[in-house]
Order: sequence, then C-alpha cells, then structure tokens
Amino acid sequence: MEMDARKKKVLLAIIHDYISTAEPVGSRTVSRNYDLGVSPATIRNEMADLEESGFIEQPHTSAGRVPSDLGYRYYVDYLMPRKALTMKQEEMIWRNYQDKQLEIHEIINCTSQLLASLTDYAAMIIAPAVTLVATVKHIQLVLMNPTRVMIIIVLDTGILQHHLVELTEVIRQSDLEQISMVLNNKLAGLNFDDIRVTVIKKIRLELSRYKFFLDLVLEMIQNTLTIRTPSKIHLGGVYNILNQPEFHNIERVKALLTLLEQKELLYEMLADRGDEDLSVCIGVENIQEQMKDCTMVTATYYTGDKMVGAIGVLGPTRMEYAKVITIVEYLAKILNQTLEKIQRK
Amino acid sequence: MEMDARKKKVLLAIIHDYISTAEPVGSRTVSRNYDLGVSPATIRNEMADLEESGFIEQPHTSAGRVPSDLGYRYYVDYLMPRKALTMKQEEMIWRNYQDKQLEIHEIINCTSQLLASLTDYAAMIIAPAVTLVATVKHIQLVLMNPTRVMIIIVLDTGILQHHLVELTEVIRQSDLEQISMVLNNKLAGLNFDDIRVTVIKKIRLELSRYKFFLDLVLEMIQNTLTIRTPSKIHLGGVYNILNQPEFHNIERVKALLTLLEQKELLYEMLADRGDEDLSVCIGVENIQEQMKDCTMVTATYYTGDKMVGAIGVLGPTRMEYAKVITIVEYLAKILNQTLEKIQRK
DNA sequence: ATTAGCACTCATGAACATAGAGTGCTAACA
DNA sequence: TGTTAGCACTCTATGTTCATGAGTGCTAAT
Repeated sequence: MEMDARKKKVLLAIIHDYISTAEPVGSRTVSRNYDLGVSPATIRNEMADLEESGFIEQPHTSAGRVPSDLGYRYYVDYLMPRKALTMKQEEMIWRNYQDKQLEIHEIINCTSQLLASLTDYAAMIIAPAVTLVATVKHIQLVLMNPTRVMIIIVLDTGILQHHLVELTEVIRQSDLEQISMVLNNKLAGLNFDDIRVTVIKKIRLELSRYKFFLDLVLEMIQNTLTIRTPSKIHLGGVYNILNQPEFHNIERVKALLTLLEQKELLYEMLADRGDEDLSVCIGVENIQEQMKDCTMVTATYYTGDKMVGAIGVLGPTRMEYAKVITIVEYLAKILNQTLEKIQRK
Repeated sequence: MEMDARKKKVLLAIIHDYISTAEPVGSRTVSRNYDLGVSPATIRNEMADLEESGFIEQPHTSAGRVPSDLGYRYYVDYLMPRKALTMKQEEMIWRNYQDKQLEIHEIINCTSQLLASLTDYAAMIIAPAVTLVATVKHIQLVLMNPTRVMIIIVLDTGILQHHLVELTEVIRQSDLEQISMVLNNKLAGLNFDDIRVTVIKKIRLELSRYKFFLDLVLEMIQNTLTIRTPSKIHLGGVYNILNQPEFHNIERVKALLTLLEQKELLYEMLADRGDEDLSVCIGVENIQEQMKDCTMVTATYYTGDKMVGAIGVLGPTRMEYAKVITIVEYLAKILNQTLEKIQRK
C-alpha cells in the first residue's frame, strides 16, 4: 500500500482525534485541528482514498470517518509515536513498589491494580509459573487427625502450597516426622527439573513401608512443581471499561464480563502469544467473537530466561495505544526485575 | 395500621405481580389475575388507601402502582408465604456439596457461587472467622535465607496462615528449630481465648535470648488468631444483577459495582446485623445511598455457639423475597453443619 | 359497600419537520 | 496537475405534534 506522507498524517490525525473524542472525525476537524496546511476538500480526497484502502470507515454517509481495525493495525505498526512515561505515571509506579514486598502474590495483585488504574482499562495478569524455576525449601507434614495429613510445601520464592490428604490407614506423628526428614533431605534445594525419577525412586526405597501414604505425597509435590493452574489469573479494574462510551450498552458489557469469567480462555489468550515479547491484538484479530470491538495488549515476563507469565490490558479498539503499550512494556520489565530479585533472594 | 383481609390481598397481589413483571400494576390486572371477586373500581379504592398508608406508590398519575420500601417491609414481615425449596434447587445444592470438601476456602467459594446461581442475584459471604474458635495445630519456622524467616501457622480447621519476616540479625536453622519446638509445645491445641498473657510470658522467658525475633513471631500469632481481615469477603455472580431491568442503566451499575469493591463497607453491612439470625434490609433501610434501590438478605452462621460469619444476597428491592430468604436460610444452615463437621474433625 | 361510567392525566410511540454535520462532485484556480 | 471553493445531497439527531391506551379518581346508581 503506497502511503504518501500526507495520507499518513491524515490517518494519524483521524486516529488521534477519534481516540480522544470517540466521535467520527470529519474533514473539517482534521483540517482545523491538525495543521496539514490543506483545506478540508483536500482532506476529503485523502480520506476517500484511505477508506478505499480499508484504513477508515464511515458509520453512515453523512458522518465523519472512524478508524478500522486495519487502520489501527497500520497505526500501531508504522505510525504510532513512542511515548515515554509521564512524571505522574512514574511516580504512581514508584509509589506502588516502594514498600518492599516479599510475597509474589502481593506483587501480582498490586501490579494488576496498578496496571488498571494507570491505563483506565481492564488489566489481567497470569501469575508467574514460578514453580517451574522454584526450588523446594521445606516440606512439612502435619497430622490433623489420625487419618488426615496436611502437606505443606514451601518454595524458595516464598510461595506456599498446601493440601489435605485423607488416608485409609492410621498414621502417627513420629511416622510423619521420619517421612518429613527424608523428603527434606532428598528434595530441598531442587526444582522441577532436578527432581528426577532417580530421586523419587530413592525416596520410595527409603520409605517403602509408608508406601500407601508416600505416593499421595509425591504426586502432590509433582503437581505443585508443574501445574500452571489456569485459575491463577488476576483481573484488575474490570469496571474501568464501564467508563468507555463503547460499553454503555449493557448487552455488550454482559458479553464481555461473561468472557472474562472464563479464566481458561483468558489464560489461552494471554499465554498463546508465540515468541513475541509484546503483542497487540486488535478487534477482529481476537479469536473471541465477543472481543471484536476490543484490543488486548499483552507482554510476557520472564525470570532468568524462562517465560513464566504474562500481563495484559483489555480495552476498546479505540484505545490509547501509545500510552498503554508503554505502560505494559514497562510494568512487564519491572515484574522481570522484581521476580529476579526474589529469585536471587 | 388497620389492614383488613382484602387490603392485604390487594397488596400481596400488587407485590407478587410487580416482582414477576417489573411493571407497575393496575387495578384491572389485580382484579383479573388475582381473583379477589371484586371489580377494578373496588380495587382502586383499596389501592388509594394503600397508597395513603405508604405501602405502594404511583410512578406517575396514569400508571399502575409499585410497592414502596414500606410495602415490601410489611410484605416480608406479615404477608409473605414461606416457600420450601424446589426439587431442582435441592438437587443443585446437593450436587454442589456432594464431593466431600476438606478446605474451608473451597467451601466458601462454592457456596458463594451456588448462592448466586440459585438466586440470580449477587451473593456475598464473609469467610468464617474460624480463627476465633480455631486452635493452633502446628507452628513451623522455615529459614528462607539468613535474615528471612517464614512463619507458618496451621490451624486445626485446615486454615494456613503464613508470613515472611525480615530480621535485623542473622539466625540459624538450629535456632529456629528450638523456637519451633517451644512454640509448639506451649501453643498447640490452644485457641485465641486460651492463649493468655501467662503463656506468652512463659515462652518469652524460655526463649529470652531470641527476644529480637520472638516478639515478631508472637505478634504474628496474635494477629492470626484475632484479625478478621476485611478482605476476606467472597463475591459471587455479581454480574447477575445486569440481568435485572433496574440495572439497565449503566450509571446505577457503576455506582453499585464501586460500592461492592469497598470490602470494608460490605463487611460492615454483612456483619452489623445485631443478633438477628436472618435480616432483610430493604431499599432505604440500607445506610448506603447507592443501595437505596437494593435489598440485602443476610444470615449469620455459626460454629458451635459463636458467630463466625455471614452470607448475603444483594438484588433489587423488587426481589423474589420468599425464594431468596428460603435459600439464604438454608445455605447458612448447611454452612453451619459443614463447618461443624470440619470443626469436630 | 360495591360498581359502572366517565372525564382526566400522562407516558409512549409514530409521523413529520428542521437543523447541522459531513460528504462527493464539479469547475475554477495556481 | 494538484488544490480548493462552492454546492447539492445524504443522513442523523432533535424537537414537535398528535393519537393511543393504560390507568386513575370521582360520582351516581345499585
């Protein structure tokens, strides 16, 4: 598509104007407010061309133009000016992280709220699959009653997993202590990759008389270290979208909220981003029908070199792309750093 | 207020009709659909009286009548027929609880969702302040790094509390083990009421050389056993209210959702019910301005004889009172039983 | 005490007129 | 050849009028 400089300027003007007003943009408006040095008539010609190329559309004959999904795409890929964070934003972020936080969950939670309030859209974060890189710090077995045992696994990242197990046989506190000891000796300091069949076998051998119980425990440890529970998606500021004029229609709100309740779907959308660090999914580019008027900006974050999670912002296609992208990228980076700090202890 | 039998019938008819249609009810409708054996004109006279007494109101001169908050109040207190659960509802409840659940959080979560889907309104549950009756099962101190310790408190109710503590001095694993031992010896089996100053003093004495660390730990144990964290309110099916015609106005939705985000407020509303087991707060009876069109039905639930939590349903004042009250009462009872079962182990 | 009858009120929605924003096209202009 | 002024045209949004119908309150008859 041959886009001369002026066409780009016109498209840019239309997109910026529409983003801030949510009203179709007319040739007059462009000519007056974005000094291209040409008359509305000229703009109209350009607009006709842009419409033919599919970058903008007319809601109806006598209305102004509105950017199409394709238009936004071109904007994001080629036209969008990169924006630095404002002082105010930096300060908000700084303030949010200043009290040193030790807990990952707390960090994730704060970040999702921060993301939402910075952007004024809905924020979502896949909690880090820290278990993939985490190592076992301590395993504790607590006897709740003669046939019920609570298994507690403490990871070095500060994450705690616990599970109640119901046994068919009675077990004594002293038995548990012995099992605990062996487990801790063998597993402490190891991560998922380290815990190989050989280790497991050794434990099985050493504790063969507790077989009926041991299998449950080992299975649970396996789960703790591998499962990325799809439920661990944090949403923040979902109600922000109610402030957007495109969501003054209750039906649309309902559709989207219903979608946001399906955590598995969200998980997919956030996680299946290929190897791009930052992804912008505009309108119909989203697989979900209900999201055809929405854009999702996502970024992945890492610990070391493993991808462990993703953060995202969901808003109308008429989104403040420059601002949102800057913020999402920045917060992903901050998450990287913060997690790495925890990781390094 | 002298209400003869027919007036009551008319009020009942108006309320039932309005609850199911959400449309103002006219004298014709009442006469035709609720056989009182009198003509519309007679009904009109009765309605005029009811309006004068404040039980019903007219949105405008030529509209039918709508129950007022006072009308609903009278209905709930004197007119409402008690309703048994339907087979379908019983089955839904039964199915929800059939897989034996061991974890309190899980139970609370399920219950809030169940409550919402049974009633079609928003459900909220204050997680049981189990810590008040819970006893300490086990205390574990895990050394995360030389100056950071994770304190884990396991309660007999299966609740786990943990906290990371940053120390100013270095501490060794062996120190922790000794502290753990003393704490467990002294505190295991005790609940909040049992843990008196004398016990604490004894511990302080016995572990005087760990003073710098001990105070932190003891403080945290105190907190665990006393604090009713206001954040522990589970909401379920908030979006159900979008299906109610009274919430087709976005502004109203926004106001209510904002309110629901203030957990402390919710906590107050749910908890401050005096000694009533079941409470129905209709329209302006709610302190919150934003809830003047809403009714909240709440019930408290107990473990043993201590009040430990509350469940509630929030919907428009035009609520299916009979159904909701039945369900709320029933689920509160079920929670009682379930928790007691856990309590008894 | 009840009710039929009737005049009156008011929301709702259709039909219609008007204003205004914006377009596309044409012809003139630099 | 690109740009622009001018103009007719389109379509939405807004406001007005008017008819309709649901529902009422009142009165007089039963």
